[in-house]
Amino acid sequence: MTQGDTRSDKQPRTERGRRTLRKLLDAAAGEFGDHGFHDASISAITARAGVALGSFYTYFDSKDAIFRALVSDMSDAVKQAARAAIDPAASALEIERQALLGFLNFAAEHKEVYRIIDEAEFVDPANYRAHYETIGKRITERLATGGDKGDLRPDLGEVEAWAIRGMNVFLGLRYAIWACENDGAAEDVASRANSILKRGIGRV
Amino acid sequence: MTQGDTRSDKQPRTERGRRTLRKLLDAAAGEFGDHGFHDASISAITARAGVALGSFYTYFDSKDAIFRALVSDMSDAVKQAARAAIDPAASALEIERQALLGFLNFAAEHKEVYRIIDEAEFVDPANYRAHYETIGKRITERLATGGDKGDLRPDLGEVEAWAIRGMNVFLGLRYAIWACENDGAAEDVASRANSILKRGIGRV
DNA sequence: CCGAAACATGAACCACCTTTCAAGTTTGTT
DNA sequence: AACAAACTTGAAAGGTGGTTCATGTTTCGG
Repeated sequence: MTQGDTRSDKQPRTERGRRTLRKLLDAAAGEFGDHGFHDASISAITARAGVALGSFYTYFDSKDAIFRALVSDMSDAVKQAARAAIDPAASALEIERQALLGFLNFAAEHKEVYRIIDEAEFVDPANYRAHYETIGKRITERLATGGDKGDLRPDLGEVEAWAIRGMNVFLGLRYAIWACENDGAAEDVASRANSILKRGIGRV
Repeated sequence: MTQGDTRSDKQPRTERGRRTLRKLLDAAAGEFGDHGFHDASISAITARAGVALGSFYTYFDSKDAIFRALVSDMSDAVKQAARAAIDPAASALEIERQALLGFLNFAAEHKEVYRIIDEAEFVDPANYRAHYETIGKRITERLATGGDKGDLRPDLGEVEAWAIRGMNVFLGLRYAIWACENDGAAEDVASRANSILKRGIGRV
């Protein structure tokens, strides 16, 4: 919860308030996911939430503010899902495979999350960067750990971490968001990507 | 020029008209690049172009229309730059290195192009998809050719092509667009990425 | 040089959507 | 029960900025 500490005066103080806040957040996720930031309207959000237009401003200062709150929430959700998909005892390469597979499944289940975080590049660049830098850092750590364990090359760094992140995000876009019938299953995609990491694409 | 055939009635018929159209396109690239689609205004575009507000509608039907025209133009420019950076006689792996290096350099020189194409995911999804599907297809072809030549594994397909594209795009974002001083040079980034393709990240 | 088509102009229009506000209702505490 | 604070409401204010249009100017073929 990135905004956690500098809480505005908009924090609900009542059970009812917390319920309304949640309804607004959920409705906003739907609207932003369906229409994008620009074409989503606050009145559509409140309508979907079953709340009066004016109530929106009891909880958020602006349209930007609720978008930012959503990005923070979802960024956390993505990280948590990734963590949950990983078995820390596995080999470094296997961990990367699990991370990608977890991401593909999460993206397929929550397409709106993917879209909102992606659009944050334009609506809320600071949060977007923060999100990907956190994730980049985590992958960098995994690579270093793998190097120490002897699973991976010892010379891996930030560039390799970003390359892996890019692979994962684009595979997510193509095979989870744009998915079509004759695409392979997520397992297949994850294995193929993993085999690039394992042995490259050079002739065997 | 994707819109080439179904030309609207907005095509300039005069030298003066072609000049104005170009001024608008260039100004729009700057404004959309600086402020993003939503915060760029048509009046800012015409001001930057040194043209009256009303003239805009002599050449474009709407704000969306000029954005779409830009995406088409830039998509072509990216592909052309990629082609120019490649030596077709080189080995398959070397071709991939050159493609990435060319892309990194192009992105650094034309940050606005990167941003506009990225934002097309939300403003003009069809064109965005078309852009990446074309590029994905081209990489898939290169991989197949490399397989035939014996440079690459014979079992490479669309998944691997997308993974490579994702690597390249994210490395472009991080090291060309967000670049900071203590980042390695583009050559270094391209070589490190290429070594993932060459031998994976597994222990040597 | 003439006339028609192309092009330029910018004030005004207008639709939309964010944000405010004054008034009413619910909640929770003493 | 009573009171204050929290919350709700929806109409209307207020801006913004995309789009139109009537008028004036330039271009270019004949």
